[in-house]
Amino acid sequence: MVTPNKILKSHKLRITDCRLDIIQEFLEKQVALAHSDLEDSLDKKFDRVTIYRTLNTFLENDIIHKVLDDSGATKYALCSHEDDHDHSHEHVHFKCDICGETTCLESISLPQIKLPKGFEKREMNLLVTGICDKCHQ
Amino acid sequence: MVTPNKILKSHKLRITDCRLDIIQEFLEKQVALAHSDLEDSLDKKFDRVTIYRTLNTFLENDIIHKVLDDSGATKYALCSHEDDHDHSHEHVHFKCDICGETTCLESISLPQIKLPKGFEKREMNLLVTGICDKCHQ
DNA sequence: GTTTATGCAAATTCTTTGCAATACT
DNA sequence: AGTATTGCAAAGAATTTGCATAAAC
Repeated sequence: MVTPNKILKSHKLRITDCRLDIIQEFLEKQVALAHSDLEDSLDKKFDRVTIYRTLNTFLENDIIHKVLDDSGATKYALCSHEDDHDHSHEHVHFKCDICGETTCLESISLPQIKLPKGFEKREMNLLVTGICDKCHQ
Repeated sequence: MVTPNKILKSHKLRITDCRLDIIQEFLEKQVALAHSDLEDSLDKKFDRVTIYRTLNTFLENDIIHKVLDDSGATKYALCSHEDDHDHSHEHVHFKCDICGETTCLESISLPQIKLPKGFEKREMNLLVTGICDKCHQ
């Protein structure tokens, strides 16, 4: 089972309250989180700056990844920890126009796309916007 | 033929130098532009704030749209003006890891994607990152 | 002549940096 | 004990707002 503690250990990062809490948030809420979301939910427990630094540390260690957002806000989500070997990240996310939540659509896989000549693909990110199941009427 | 003037008129917007120049930039450069790109290329001809306001006006009027970017920078590109009636926007963009340019891949169309139950699609945005033809050795 | 856009100053928000104090291993 | 992380202050971007002037219709 995935725990905040295990994630930090497997990346050889020090175990601190802030790091544990932030990973916990990502594990609980199954949506992409922005810095401000974490600030709100952790309610002043940690400094704004510490949250920024923690997010950057997690980015560098591939614990989280940036999630595209059409509004310009920067959001993050946990990387799936099963496929550490397979480094071709493919992300399909759904952002609800009503509640604003962004969720990973794990079940959907991206079809292969043939790029024009001379283009070499590294990563694919698909963002679908619309209305999510919870907001649907 | 598409001209800055016609675009503004068709949206019932006042014709001003700043608006004309910015649309011209989008028409000439065939890549997504950030606020800072416009600031640089228009070289202090207009105030920073005016550029922000112009971009927001264009967004509201569907003259431009935001282009997703993995780095967090906000970039914009012209909406295609042929399909005003068809409002199902589909954007496929390619961002080069080396030169940083984001180009629209008009030639590629996205396959239909089947969403989980209860989800309703409005728009799809695909961002492919990698190496573009110009930077490819 | 009326309405809208622009430029400037200033306010907000977002993010990063420096450094001493603290916590982790 | 030694090294990395945190909090605070402050600096630096990015973006927005208010208001008087200027331009568009």
